[in-house]
Amino acid sequence: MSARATTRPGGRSARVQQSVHQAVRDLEAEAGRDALTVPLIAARAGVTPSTVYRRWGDLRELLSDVAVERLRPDAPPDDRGSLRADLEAWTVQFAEEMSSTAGRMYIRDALLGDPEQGNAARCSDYAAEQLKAIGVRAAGRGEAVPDVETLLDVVVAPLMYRILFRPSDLSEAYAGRLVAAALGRTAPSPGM
Amino acid sequence: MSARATTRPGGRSARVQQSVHQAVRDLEAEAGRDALTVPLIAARAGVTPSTVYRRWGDLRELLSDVAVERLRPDAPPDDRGSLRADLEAWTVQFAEEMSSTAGRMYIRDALLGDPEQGNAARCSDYAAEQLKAIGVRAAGRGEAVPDVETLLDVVVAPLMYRILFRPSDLSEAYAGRLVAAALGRTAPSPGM
DNA sequence: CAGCCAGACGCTACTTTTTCGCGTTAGGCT
DNA sequence: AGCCTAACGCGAAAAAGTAGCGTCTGGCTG
Repeated sequence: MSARATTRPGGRSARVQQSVHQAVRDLEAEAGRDALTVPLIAARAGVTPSTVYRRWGDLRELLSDVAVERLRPDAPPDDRGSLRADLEAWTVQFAEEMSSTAGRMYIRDALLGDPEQGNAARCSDYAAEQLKAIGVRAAGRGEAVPDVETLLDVVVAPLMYRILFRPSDLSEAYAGRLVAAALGRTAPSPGM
Repeated sequence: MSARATTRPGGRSARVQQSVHQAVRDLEAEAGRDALTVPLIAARAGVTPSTVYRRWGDLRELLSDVAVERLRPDAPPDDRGSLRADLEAWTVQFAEEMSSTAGRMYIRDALLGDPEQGNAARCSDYAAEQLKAIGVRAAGRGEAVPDVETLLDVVVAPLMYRILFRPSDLSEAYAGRLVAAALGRTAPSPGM
């Protein structure tokens, strides 16, 4: 039941949501993730704690909402001229972002405070959208395009699994191997 | 820094840990996961809340420890006579257990309350051990054995990814497809 | 355009949880 | 057997979270 843009931008609800989200980001940067509490955030946002509790239920759900926003890709994937190059670039970047300390925190927060798993699903949708965009572009070039579901299984899932369950096991080479496995071993991309 | 068997069995610490863990399991069964609080658990376990806070830090870490225990496999994987059959049986069972409501809760708890990710790594180790056992058995039969790391990537990771990020997307057929992909498309197991 | 109405917020009092300091006890070790 | 450290119990204080009630915003109807 995480709260989201339920009213028009400009309304009071929207203002409250925005200032609370901003307060979370500010305090996280200033005091660190572990120092966050609902009363602290509420004070910074200029609202009363009860408002936060009513809207988000608890700190975890609020952090989950904020984390999902931060995980949203801000641009379509780079165009490197070929499916393989696009996929390799995207995968390496994705792996780097997600396996960073901050990235791992966001993923955990997003998964964590989210009984209905709506936020988790959104994270997956973000990745799927990016992969889809890469696929559409490749199809425009006349390339054979792997299924998005397959890419999620073969590229995204192993990365996430290692990030979540085996924090030490990650490297750029590994990301490259996943892409190679997804596309078949035929000729590794030039430039890599 | 999750607390674990730091002292010998029989010592006071061990008794406290055991009674607290048992209290968690009991209360979870009686009152449900959401009703759990530290004071409640402490009372049930016959210790003071401060003991729990000192030892586990907070409720999430305690639940994480308990969850990992429950995720530990209690028996080696079934022997069905061939690598493919063993792998299929194990995968289907694993998927069922992990995607159940209870299983998902345990996974989330285990991942969640664990800053250093030690418990998460242990979950992965459990799966790796089971796969390893299947592999050793297959090698004894003279079969070619896929790498455990590969199996984690191709079978376990996609299952976990879907369980965590896409709660609706799971079926037994999907589990079977993952195994087929891991072993190559050569002849699906009879009996399936 | 005025006025109504539902939803959201602020405030306050109250309950529960969490922290902290200090004295005590268990159990490992020489 | 006796010491020494780590862990526990207890109680007070601080912090977080809950609940009720009045107020206000802003969308909607007439």
